Amino acid sequence: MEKQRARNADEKQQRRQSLIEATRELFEQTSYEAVTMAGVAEKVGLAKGTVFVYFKTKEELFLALQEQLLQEWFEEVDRRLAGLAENASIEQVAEVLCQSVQQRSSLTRLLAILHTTLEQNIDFATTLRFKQFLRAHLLTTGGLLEKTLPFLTTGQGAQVLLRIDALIIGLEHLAKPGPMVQQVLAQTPDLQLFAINFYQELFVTLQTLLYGMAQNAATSRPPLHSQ
Amino acid sequence: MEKQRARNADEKQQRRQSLIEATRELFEQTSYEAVTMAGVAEKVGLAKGTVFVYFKTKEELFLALQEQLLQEWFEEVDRRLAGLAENASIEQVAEVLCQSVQQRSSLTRLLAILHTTLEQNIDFATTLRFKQFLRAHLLTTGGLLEKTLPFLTTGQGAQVLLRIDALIIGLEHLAKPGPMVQQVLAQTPDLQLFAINFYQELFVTLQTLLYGMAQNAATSRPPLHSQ
Amino acid sequence: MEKQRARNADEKQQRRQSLIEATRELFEQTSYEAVTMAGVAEKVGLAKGTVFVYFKTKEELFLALQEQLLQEWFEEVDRRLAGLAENASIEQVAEVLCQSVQQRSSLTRLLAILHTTLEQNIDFATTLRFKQFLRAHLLTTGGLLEKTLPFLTTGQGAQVLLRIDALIIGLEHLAKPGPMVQQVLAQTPDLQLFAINFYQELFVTLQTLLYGMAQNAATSRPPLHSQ
Amino acid sequence: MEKQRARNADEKQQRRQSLIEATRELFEQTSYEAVTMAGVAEKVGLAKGTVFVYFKTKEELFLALQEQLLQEWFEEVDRRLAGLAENASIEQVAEVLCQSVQQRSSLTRLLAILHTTLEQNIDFATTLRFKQFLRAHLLTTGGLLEKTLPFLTTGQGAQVLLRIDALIIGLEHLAKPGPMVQQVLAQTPDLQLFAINFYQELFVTLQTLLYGMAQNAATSRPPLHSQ
DNA sequence: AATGAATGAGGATTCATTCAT
DNA sequence: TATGAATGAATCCTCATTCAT
Repeated sequence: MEKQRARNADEKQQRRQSLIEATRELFEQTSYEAVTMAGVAEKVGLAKGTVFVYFKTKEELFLALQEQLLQEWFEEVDRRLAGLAENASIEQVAEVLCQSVQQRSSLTRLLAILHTTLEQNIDFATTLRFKQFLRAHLLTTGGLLEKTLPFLTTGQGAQVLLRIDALIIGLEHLAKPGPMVQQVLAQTPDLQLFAINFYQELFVTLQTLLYGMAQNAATSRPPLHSQ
Repeated sequence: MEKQRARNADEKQQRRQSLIEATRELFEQTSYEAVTMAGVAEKVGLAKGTVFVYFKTKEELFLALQEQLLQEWFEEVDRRLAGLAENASIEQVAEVLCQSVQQRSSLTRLLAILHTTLEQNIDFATTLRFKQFLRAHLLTTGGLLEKTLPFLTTGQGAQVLLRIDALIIGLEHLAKPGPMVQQVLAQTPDLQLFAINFYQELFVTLQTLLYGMAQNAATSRPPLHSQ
Repeated sequence: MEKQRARNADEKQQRRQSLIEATRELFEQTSYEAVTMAGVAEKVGLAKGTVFVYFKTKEELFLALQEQLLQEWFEEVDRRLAGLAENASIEQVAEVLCQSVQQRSSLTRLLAILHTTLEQNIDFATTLRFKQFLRAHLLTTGGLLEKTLPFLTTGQGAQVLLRIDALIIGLEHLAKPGPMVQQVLAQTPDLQLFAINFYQELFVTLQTLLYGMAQNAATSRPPLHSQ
Repeated sequence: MEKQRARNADEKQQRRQSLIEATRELFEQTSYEAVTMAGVAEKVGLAKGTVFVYFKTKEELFLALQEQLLQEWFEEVDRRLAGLAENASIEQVAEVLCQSVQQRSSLTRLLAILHTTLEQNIDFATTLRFKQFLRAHLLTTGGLLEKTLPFLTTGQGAQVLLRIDALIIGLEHLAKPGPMVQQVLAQTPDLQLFAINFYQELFVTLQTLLYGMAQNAATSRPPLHSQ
């Protein structure tokens, strides 16, 4: 593919990008485990070792992919939230959030292993950078949410996003079972209970959650807390 | 330890149980990956191969442990729900559900990998049995929930439990980061946002979710659905 | 080669032995680095993993080989020392020690890397066993030396053997240079100084050392010590 | 640090020197394996590739360090030998030789791997130069030895030095075992036999060796030889 | 039922070295 | 002379699982 040297920073960035791209494609077709560093290298037409020049570990490579997918997602959400009226309905907001997630199966699949796997073999600096990237977007997009849904107080926007994250992770696990479970469910009408539609369940749960938050705010009850 | 042959069904069951027990203890101290079949065998005083007489795969062994942990959890929840007044508050119910989960770190840790890992290398029959076990409890305990929280319609009890499952999985991931992330969070006040208290967040989110469901019911709006 | 299972302890021992044997042959033809676990497995006709059933690490395998070579050497030395008159000459003893070493190039090559490499990736128990094996022979053979050379006091026999060990290691390094050094020496008469004959130098140095010890004893000077 | 180009021979020499210096410091704190070319480059403030402008291989770099350490050692020995009376005692000479070695742990550690490792990946010219450097010093310092210890015949001075080299290598291996062996020795009184004091053993052995040579000379026996 | 020897797949990673600029 | 991107070789070891006895 591209054999020449990446001389300047731009070209280096480009090569980084092509590695992430290759990883994305490989991951889309298979799974985290099935993607090997050698495979990525081959796909880009570089030597195995070269991948490690750009990403110190496999986890770091995937974290970069994750960051990119998140970036794209945040951008879409931001754009669409900005497009909503100042006083949009909960339903509209939930729809924006869920629809934007729906087509990003790579994103949700990675989110589901982010904390278990990706954040494992990574150095301090990279971890820090990633978390700050996340924080920035959480605050920005959270701010937009707070503007769109006035019942949200400052800080609750980010909180909602974190809860969505948790929901995505949980539902990803529940709604996308392995082949054997799928087979069992397909053959056992009794178990339809477990045939969960990821998107729909996310949408309903999120909506309900927001209703709950709205009500809490309306009844001017002090914010809920445990114990 | 126990070297003799397990002749009758009883003794076999007993041996199965001691294997699960050993697995539980090992898992409590370490992690899924760190628990090896050889380790379990040694702890029970059996030969490596013998473990496979009782559990065809490592996943099957852990699924059995999972089932047991769930059984215990359902029992506690059932007992405590039954102890609540007919018209208990959302807060009380949320407290029952969360408190019962709080001390069962093995349970939540396993739930977090159940769908990714445990349900992977398992045959049809075992999967079926497990899912039906789950379904039975979901219906039973879900029924109790519906009785306790009258605004829940038939079937919503089980639905709530599934959502709790999703929340547990998601929060388990978010709230229990690996060592490097912990270190980063500890040293970066900016990132306190990510220092999530598993129990508290579960409690608040669940409570809010139930409020939302209660409100939906109250406004007699037809059940929410997407699109 | 041998495919059947090693059932009893005897057969296991035999298999261990055949692995050591294969290692020895491979090592004789090449070098420590060039011998791979996979190569050993293949030579014996076993699967790669099987080697690790018998030896936890590559180092442990080579240590076992080392032990065997030492055992053979000690046996020869013991036999030959026992064959000498009670009052053998220093020259005779030195000859026994050197000649027995001369044809054992695998032994000396391994000795030269024993402490650097072999004793590196090995557990406590194995290390302990090896050192005690060594100690036992050092005392036995050292005792024979003391009997043969009456000027040696108790304990000096083992000491002499340790010094021989040091000499072997040092001379192995000096006398068997790599190919480039060999080439340089071959083409540069000036440097004949460095063309050391391992055996001869060992013999002379050992002999001189023993003379020195004999003299020390004769002049009834108290044993030498530093500072 | 030093970024500018080294134009003239002087500056080149200076840069070479700073690379050797950096290597020395790194090696003192760690080990040969742990010292990486990249690390050396970084320490000096140059790019990785630049190191290879000055030293074609890692071995060449360490050989240069070795040469320097030897140079310093020879200088000290020469100075101190020159300071001894014409008819110094064996003990005095042995003390000079051993004391001068004692504080040069980098030197002895490198000597112990010189022939195994350093002389491996080096071209003809460099090897030749190094060997001739060595020869010159061997003859010079050897000559001083012969003057100081009159029983040494011409050529025996250098021979003694080579034997010291062998002893250093051998004792370095014996006296400085890896961590596991250290642990085993620490916990097993039986094995004190193996707890060798490098300096003391070197001193005693060398002294004994010299006594032996003196005796040989005194009895006017023709020089020892094998067969 | 119990044993435990045998299997074998599977992949990240390091670093000295090269070479185009 | 300096750079630093690119290279690629090279291998140990774990552990779930099988199967002959």
